[in-house]
Amino acid sequence: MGRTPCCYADGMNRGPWTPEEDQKLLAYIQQYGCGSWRCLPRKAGLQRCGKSCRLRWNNYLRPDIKRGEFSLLEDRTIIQLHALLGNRWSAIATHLPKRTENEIRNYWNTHLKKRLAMMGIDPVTHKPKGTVLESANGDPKNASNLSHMAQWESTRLEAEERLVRESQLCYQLYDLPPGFSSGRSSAAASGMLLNQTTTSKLAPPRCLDVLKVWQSVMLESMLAAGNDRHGGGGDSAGSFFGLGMGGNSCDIASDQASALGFLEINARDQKYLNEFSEISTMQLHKMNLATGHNVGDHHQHHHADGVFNNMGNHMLSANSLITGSNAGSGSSSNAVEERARNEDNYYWHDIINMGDY
DNA sequence: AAGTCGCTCAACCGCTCATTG
DNA sequence: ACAATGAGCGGTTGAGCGACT
Repeated sequence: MGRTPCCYADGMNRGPWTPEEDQKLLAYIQQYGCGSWRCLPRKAGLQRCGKSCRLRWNNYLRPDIKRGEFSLLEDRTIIQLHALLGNRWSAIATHLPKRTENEIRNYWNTHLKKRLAMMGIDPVTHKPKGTVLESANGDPKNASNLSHMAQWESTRLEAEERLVRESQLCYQLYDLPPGFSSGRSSAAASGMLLNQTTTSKLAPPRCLDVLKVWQSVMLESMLAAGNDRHGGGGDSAGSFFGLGMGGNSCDIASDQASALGFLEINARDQKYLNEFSEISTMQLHKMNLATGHNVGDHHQHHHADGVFNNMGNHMLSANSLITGSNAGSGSSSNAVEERARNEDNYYWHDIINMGDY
């Protein structure tokens, strides 16, 4: 009846791990893998429960963990995925393979959530607090399309998540020791049997198609807006983590963001801006090579003053569409909101017209 | 210098779901 | 089919640390 119990409850160490314990766990996993977490501590000579060992390995000792500051793109990915998936950290972590769920969750709770809140965005719903935006073009059909798209994407994401895990597991099977047994789902995610060699074999994570679309459209619109800006365009409507910069000048973005009081531009933000600027330049170059013309021209006609109108607004609209909620108040309290709505309309119009959904 | 406060993040807890016999 | 167990997930806690008073 059931599995053979292999637990031993008493005499367990708790609290922070000592370097000696880490060393024991590392040495054991490197040599034998981690087959059964339940039995591992005893075999490794650790006075810890299996759960504690798994957590320590997954969140700290795994060789493929990337530590340190989150990059601009990681920030964006987390926010976008959170808008789509909510608090499904494991799913989100699948797309940031070098980050742990714990790390992502902590980062969200301590940084991103606060920044969103500071900007007046509800970090749970990704909607602006006290304000509501219209859906794409105010067209129920578009809203329906996007709602369907979101549902589809959510389902697809789960399947994708499984595939990523399975593919990782395949790689790991090269080093699979005897007695291996998989857990509920994520043997790979747990870093089971990973060593430096196998880690290096892992395929890069696949990105969400929706995110790709989103990012490319955002980039395009921002670049276009940036051209406008340099041509003496209008003012900004807000900055999203300093990402909403459209021009080639990071200084402009910093100034605008600071002036708006949405965030403090510190060294880290500045680094983000620089990083994003480089990425934008590279992608613009790629687009120009592919299309044979300046992609920045595409949006000129309707992005006259959209320099700093932000990803956040797009995300908010996305969410309202995804949830099927159509704010539709129609009466904006100020010009900023009005402009945000207009840009959202163009943005979602672009996405809808990309087809394939 | 001592106390307080706020922040970060490693670790734990409780629940759910998958697996096993 | 069922119960027992393993493992993963997400929420929460609290130790450690720096900034501030």
